[in-house]
Amino acid sequence: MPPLAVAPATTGDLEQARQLFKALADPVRLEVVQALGGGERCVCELSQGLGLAQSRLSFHLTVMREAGLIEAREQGRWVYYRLRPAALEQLQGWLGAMAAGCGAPAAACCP
Amino acid sequence: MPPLAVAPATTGDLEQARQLFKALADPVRLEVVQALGGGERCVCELSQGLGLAQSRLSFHLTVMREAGLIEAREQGRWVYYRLRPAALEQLQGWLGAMAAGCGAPAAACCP
DNA sequence: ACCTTAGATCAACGCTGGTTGATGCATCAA
DNA sequence: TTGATGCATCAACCAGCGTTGATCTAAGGT
Repeated sequence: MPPLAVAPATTGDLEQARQLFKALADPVRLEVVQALGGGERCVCELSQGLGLAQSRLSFHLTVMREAGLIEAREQGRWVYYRLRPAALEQLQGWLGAMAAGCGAPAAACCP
Repeated sequence: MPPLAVAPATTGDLEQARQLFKALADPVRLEVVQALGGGERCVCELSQGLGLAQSRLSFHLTVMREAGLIEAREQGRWVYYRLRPAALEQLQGWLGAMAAGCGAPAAACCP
């Protein structure tokens, strides 16, 4: 096995993590997440509160939902979005695992 | 003040977080991070271990370095890269803050 | 001094991702 | 039923990102 290969069991998780990171790699989406960090919000609240065009906001909400970062709850005419804590914890866990071992010194690669 | 406005003190941090998330939102870079999660590595190790063309790897290392996710140490002819734990902790902290308050129920937005 | 090797950088190309305005589809009110 | 509202979706456009191959610089070895 090549020395730096990714453990097979985690390759799927890695792709999942990538989708979540990508969902967080946009200023509009970060502000939405920050707003949802205060609790569930309906789309019209987010649109007004953040000053975003309806179409633009809807696009970003879809991206985040498909990544598994948020989930929707429909109630009559309105749709409420909230963060999925499991997604946040998954990323925290992965980051923690990276931080745990990253202090190891380098083996002299080609002396 | 608009109801969902971002606290002013955190807007700079938000941009920093966005750069870090973007640096993590690529499959090649995620694998590099995973490799660096095991400790410091030199470029030639990463290139061979992950099977990446030199130019391609160098591009991604530059992206990650400019985002503050990794840092370099030059030694003679070789360059060693390592993760910056502070960056990982910053993201963990932000994610934790989001997770902490996201369970609040929605105020009926427009009843 | 010469050659080799590690790594960064550049220019050109292709492709993915975000924005905008319009349209579609429900739900609620009158 | 008709009209209005909340939200999703679509098509078209533009910009930014990643890949590739070539070139450049510096450090070692001989």
